[in-house]
Amino acid sequence: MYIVKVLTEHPVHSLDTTFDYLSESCLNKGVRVLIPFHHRKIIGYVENVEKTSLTKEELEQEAGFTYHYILEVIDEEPLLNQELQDLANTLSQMTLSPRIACLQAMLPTQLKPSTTHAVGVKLKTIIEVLNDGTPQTIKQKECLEYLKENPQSQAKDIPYTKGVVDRLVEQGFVQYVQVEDYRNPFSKDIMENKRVELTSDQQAIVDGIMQKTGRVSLIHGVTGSGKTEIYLALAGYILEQGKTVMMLVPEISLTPMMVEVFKRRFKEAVAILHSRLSQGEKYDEYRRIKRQEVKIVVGARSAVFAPLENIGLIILDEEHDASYKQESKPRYLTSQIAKMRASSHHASVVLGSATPSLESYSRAMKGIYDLYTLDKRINQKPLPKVEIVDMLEEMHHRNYSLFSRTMKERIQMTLDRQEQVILLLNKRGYASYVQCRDCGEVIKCPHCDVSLTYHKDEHRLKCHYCEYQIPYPQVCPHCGSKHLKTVGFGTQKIEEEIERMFHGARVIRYDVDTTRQKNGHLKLLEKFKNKEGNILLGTQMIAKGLDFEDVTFVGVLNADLSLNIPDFRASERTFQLLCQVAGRSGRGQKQGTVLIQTYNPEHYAITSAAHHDYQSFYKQEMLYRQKAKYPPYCHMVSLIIQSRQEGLVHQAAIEIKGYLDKHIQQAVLLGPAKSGIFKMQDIYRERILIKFIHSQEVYQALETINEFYNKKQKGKVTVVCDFNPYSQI
DNA sequence: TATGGTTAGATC
DNA sequence: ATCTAACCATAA
Repeated sequence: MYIVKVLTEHPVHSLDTTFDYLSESCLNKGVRVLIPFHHRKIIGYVENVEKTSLTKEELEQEAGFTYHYILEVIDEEPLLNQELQDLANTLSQMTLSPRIACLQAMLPTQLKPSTTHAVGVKLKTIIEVLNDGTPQTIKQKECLEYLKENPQSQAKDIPYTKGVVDRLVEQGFVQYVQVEDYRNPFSKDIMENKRVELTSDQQAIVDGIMQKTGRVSLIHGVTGSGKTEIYLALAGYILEQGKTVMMLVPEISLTPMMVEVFKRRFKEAVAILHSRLSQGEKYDEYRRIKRQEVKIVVGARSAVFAPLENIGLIILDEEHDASYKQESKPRYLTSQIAKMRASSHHASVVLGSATPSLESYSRAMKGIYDLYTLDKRINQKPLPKVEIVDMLEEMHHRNYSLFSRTMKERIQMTLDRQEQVILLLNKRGYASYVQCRDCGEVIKCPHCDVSLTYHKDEHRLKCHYCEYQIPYPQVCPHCGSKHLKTVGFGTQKIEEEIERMFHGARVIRYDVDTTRQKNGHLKLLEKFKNKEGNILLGTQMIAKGLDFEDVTFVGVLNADLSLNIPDFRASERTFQLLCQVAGRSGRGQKQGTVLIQTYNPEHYAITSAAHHDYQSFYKQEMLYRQKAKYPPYCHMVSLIIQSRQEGLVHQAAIEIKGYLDKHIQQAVLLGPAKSGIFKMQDIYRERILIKFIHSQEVYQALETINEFYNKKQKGKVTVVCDFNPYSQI
């Protein structure tokens, strides 16, 4: 008899404990099981198995409760190896998240310990040769010879008709067999990559990194300086050593180039993992990794948990990108996990960025990371010239439009030269909403503290924070008036305005709405590449990794929007965004230019970006971080106190603040304050920020708070701890 | 007394 | 997370 210790599928703190079940036969720890749990059948995860000589009755006598038997064992092999099982536990402790939540975050949907799974192995029918011999006809003889030389062939792939094969089956020479197949997420034909010689600068970096294993290296290379070639070369060397490589990218759908480049160079040795794959594709790619059939994994955030063995190198491209932070439980930072995995594998880590995060760059300055710099574009192409337009000045000239006079001029000139334009528009503040002309009421989401956004193509109002949406209302829900108006510039409105304003403008709008369907983004980019449009209008999404050689002008319509967000990283984000988008201009033979419209033409985030001067930005931003006590001068954790009952939130927040004040000596406490959006999905939230240097007393206090609010006194108020917070919403 | 809605308590 | 029993209020 075996006692099986099982975590249930429910990712809540109050159930973050194992329950004991019985099994006659031994099973592996780390497998999923079906268990009876409180009048239901649910999925569980086996955390441990203990042998016992006692009977069920004796065990029950001792324990004082009734044991149940495991109903079904779902997996034969453990879902995760020892390294990843240990990592799940560490992650749970680090982030104060339930263990099962960590396991679920680490596994693809099909393998998650949860009832929503639907395991689907794709099958294919192949022809297997049974006996050799002489079939009746010549055609059949040839076919049998072919099948012997090409085992595992599918009927559809061979140069013989089904009739011929069927005759062979009848005579017992061959048979059809069903075997597992993999779905292939890479639909395009894989072309051979033209190998590019590394420049001496690139080669020096590759050599430097290869010489020292187990280090973290930061490559600071301006846009277009050839970081990708360095990654490819490094990966090649690591593979030669018989080790594997993990290549992480921010949001893979936004950086299709990186996937393509790796797939081309390393072919079937590459697996891809990202959110836009279908469940089946993800499952198959995951199994290819687990079965050690691939040597390289290219993927987004969660790919850092890929079950690669023998890792030699983990690369994080666009290291500064906020999408490396997971914003739901477990709230982890990918770079931190990458470093942990690297240390268990004695592997190296490479962080790459044109605009490194202040945290990483300051670590490089301190010598914790090795720093490598590439300050020239490849082939000595000059960086684009960047100009700034003061929009206040424009207003003094009575130009209240979204486009300054210079902007209009530059766009038209570029179009006239038959070249292409990218226009960046910060979505925030550009959403259009509906307001009543009579009572002034703005139509808001009943579940969140935000106005509903008007979507013209569907003629509906949608909430951007929950699923709520309604058809465009006939009357004001507040006063019943029929006089409703839409306010604000939506990207759609701007699109129309541009087409009216410029001769020969054909706009491709690239935003969340137009890129929603599968591969929608790729289709739009393909269209732009084929010159079906000459202006690409989009939000931050267009700033990343796009490479169009005929784009010679990039316009930033309002650089300030990201500057004015109440977030200590606002300047950093603005600087990064501007540098990135500027890097899209002049990537081909022709010189590129950039124009930034702003109300803060003197702000260092904007001027430094205009001069492509990271150092200057870094110095000034570090002064601010030091003065205001923000990372990298301290660590931060944000406590989110939340409840469905509005009245309870503040009371609990005050209580928690009191506890923290008493138990934490060496930290700065801010708040509690209402979250940027107080109500979201019917949940009211307040925040307390803790800035600290030494984590121990802070962690202990948070552990206690977690224990009390999330485990014991359950339901009413819960507290989420967000270490290294990236979002203030 | 029956019925409906909310909540505390347990889950092996 | 979700089931059940227990509780309270309301209707018949």
